[in-house]
Amino acid sequence: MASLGDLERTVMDRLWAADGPVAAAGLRDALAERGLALTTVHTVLSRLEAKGFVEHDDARPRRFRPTATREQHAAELMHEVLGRSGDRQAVLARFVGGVDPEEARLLRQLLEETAPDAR
Amino acid sequence: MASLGDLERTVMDRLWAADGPVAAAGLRDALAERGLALTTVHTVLSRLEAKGFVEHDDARPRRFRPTATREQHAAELMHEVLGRSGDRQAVLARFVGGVDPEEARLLRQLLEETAPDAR
DNA sequence: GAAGTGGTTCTACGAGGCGTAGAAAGGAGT
DNA sequence: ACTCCTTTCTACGCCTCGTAGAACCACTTC
Repeated sequence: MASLGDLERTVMDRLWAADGPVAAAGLRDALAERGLALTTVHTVLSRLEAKGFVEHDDARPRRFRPTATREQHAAELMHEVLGRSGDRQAVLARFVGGVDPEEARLLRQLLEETAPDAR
Repeated sequence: MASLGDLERTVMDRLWAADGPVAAAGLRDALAERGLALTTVHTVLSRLEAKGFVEHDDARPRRFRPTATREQHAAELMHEVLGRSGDRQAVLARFVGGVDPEEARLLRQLLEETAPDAR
């Protein structure tokens, strides 16, 4: 999966935080701290689109939305890292060794739900 | 964590694959397909060192080794992705939804060992 | 339908990362 | 001291990314 620059990631964060498609001007306003020109936002959006992270409708002020949820994206990234690294089992072992107890409990629960009989 | 370029990653792979410290010349030979100059290998190694991925001893042909195992590295990356993304629980849910049954079983087992009483 | 007002696309530039390696400097054996 | 390999310094070209002006396009209003 293509990687994201700082601004690109920030824009994705805003898009993920929004509860519907957002126009470029909306994003510029949501990022007012950075004082970006509208064209800058557009450039970033085109690049994100080229990378497959967003898509737009053809309404007149174009509205943009992510092609995947933030969770899908993160989970895919995690799978990518896992897949790229030789010994998957060893990596998983390290990984669960590092989750806090709360999340360990959650994981166990999720695994129950996903494949209750695999034991 | 800093990210790696193509060649940088390839070098790390060789270092991880080796069972001990390796000298620059050894790496150049291990990467003979690419026909790299020795100095190129050195440049890459310095950058990897600057990023904290490798370290060298002070033997006369310097020998380089990774500062973490491949598994540690991958697991850290996974935690990084997880930590960077809002709703950790939702991400974990997506993540376990995507592991194959074999690995789900393994995960369950690992969680047993790690915190057998947390239920 | 000509003009104005925004939205969209095109083009570009500067900084920084990375692959690449020559040139220069260092050390170890003869 | 000379030679040979290693290590460090410096550099260059390409690509990505933040940034935005300039040019082009569409809808509204007179």
